[in-house]
Amino acid sequence: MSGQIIALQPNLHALRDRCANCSMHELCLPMGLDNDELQRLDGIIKKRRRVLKNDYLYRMGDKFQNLYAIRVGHFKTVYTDAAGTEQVTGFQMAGELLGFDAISSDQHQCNSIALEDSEVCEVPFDRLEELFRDIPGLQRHFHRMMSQEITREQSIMLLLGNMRAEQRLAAFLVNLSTRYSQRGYSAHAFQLRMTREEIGSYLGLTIESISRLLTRFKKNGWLNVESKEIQINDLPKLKTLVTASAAESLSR
Amino acid sequence: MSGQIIALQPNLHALRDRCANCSMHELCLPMGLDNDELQRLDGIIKKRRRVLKNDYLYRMGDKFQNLYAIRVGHFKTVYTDAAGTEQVTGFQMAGELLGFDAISSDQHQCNSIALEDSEVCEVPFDRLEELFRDIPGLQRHFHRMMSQEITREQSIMLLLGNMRAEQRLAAFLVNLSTRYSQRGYSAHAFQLRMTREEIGSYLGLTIESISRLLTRFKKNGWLNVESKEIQINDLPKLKTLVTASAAESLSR
DNA sequence: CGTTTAATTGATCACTATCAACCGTCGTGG
DNA sequence: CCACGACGGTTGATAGTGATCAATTAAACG
Repeated sequence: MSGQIIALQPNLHALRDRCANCSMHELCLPMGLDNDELQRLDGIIKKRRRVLKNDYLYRMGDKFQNLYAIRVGHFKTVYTDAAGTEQVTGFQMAGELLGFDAISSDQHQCNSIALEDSEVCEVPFDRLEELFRDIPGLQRHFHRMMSQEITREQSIMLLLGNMRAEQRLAAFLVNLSTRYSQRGYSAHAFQLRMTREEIGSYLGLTIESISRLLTRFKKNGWLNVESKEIQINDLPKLKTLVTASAAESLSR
Repeated sequence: MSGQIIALQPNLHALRDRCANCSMHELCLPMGLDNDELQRLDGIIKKRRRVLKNDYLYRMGDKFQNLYAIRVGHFKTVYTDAAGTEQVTGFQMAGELLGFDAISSDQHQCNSIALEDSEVCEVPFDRLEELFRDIPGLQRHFHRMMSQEITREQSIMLLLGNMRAEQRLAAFLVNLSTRYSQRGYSAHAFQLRMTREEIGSYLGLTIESISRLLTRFKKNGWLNVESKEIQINDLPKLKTLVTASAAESLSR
């Protein structure tokens, strides 16, 4: 009997691997699609890929073929310029889409590395663009996701260009808290998946500064931190910090 | 006779205003389209809009309806966060597309302001998305442009996160030089359309720093600057500067 | 366990912000 | 026509933030 069922789905991945059953589908690419559309999207996502901690999802220069939707786990993207300067440009978690930067040149422009054992869905971009013709809602949602990536980066530009170290770290923690909360996890207690060094690179600060700031935040009672475990005690205070610099510069 | 020709194009703007005759069309949205496709794109671009110096092309919070392709002139985008911190997030010139940030939320996320008397083509986004179904090449090129905006911002993140003041300004000037050169203008002599303050805001530096750096560059013989007129004497030197920081951090 | 990698803490230094004074240009109105 | 103010830009003196250098501790891993 189970043999029959398998015969009816010759090419498909197991049921549990389908978008409709994925706990992330309300945040991810298939958001808002109806059942029929969901199946068509599922039809082009042939492969689920496991990526072990510290392994590359893709490397700079790799030919661009797929976007990747994170099912489980965390990634960082590391951008390297012509001369070798490295910077972490983002941390991604389940439900987020990776690889937008590669579309323009048909080559990946950065490295994507798993921060823990993870799993992604490979979305062939050519086939996705074809699907857009038949599913306008999918096209629109894709454009929204790409646009969101642009505004995300703009707010990091603001952070890097205008904020002091303390505000940058506060903004970073508030951002993590928000994203975990959107995923149904606690906004107040979570685990950092990245090292202090990676946080520093992302925020344009040194590892020493990150370390000092965390201990200062702890002394102030705003949070508890024990190696990678974070417990935020005063989220409103952190949020205030982020907007404080602006208030100052306005009052002058 | 000319009357007949006009009668055959009831709804259309003057011939000189069409994509096919626009000197920017090899950089802009219509890149790579054939004649028929070009006309269809033209068909949805109903309006050319003049924007005078210091006027807003759009404001934060404005409802999103159009993307804007710059025909003539220069713009800046200014991003303001919840608390009022302002930062210039980009300078745009002829042939470039504006408004990507608004797609995700149906509202513009930043202000776009003309740096001089300018002219743009209004591209209704709904109609553009419809066109994508019939013109895959247009869809692909649009995705490339959006992706390019993402990588552009990533390189600014690198600049703001990793580079010293001197390198930031050098990178900025080299970037302008490249873009003017792509548009058929001199790579060595051009006019700054923005103030020192706007440059500073963009690069995460103060106006005083920009001023000091420009005089230092001048003293070193790398360039001449007379108010807004820039003449670059040693472009290779400026390019070297940009990559210098990387070399240092690698050699340690 | 021994070795490597990550994180903490302290002392010092340098870059760039900040504060302040001044100059030049432009536009406006007395 | 000149006076005035507004604005953009330059230059100098000083100070503060966060980088750098260095030493030590803690955690991770084979």
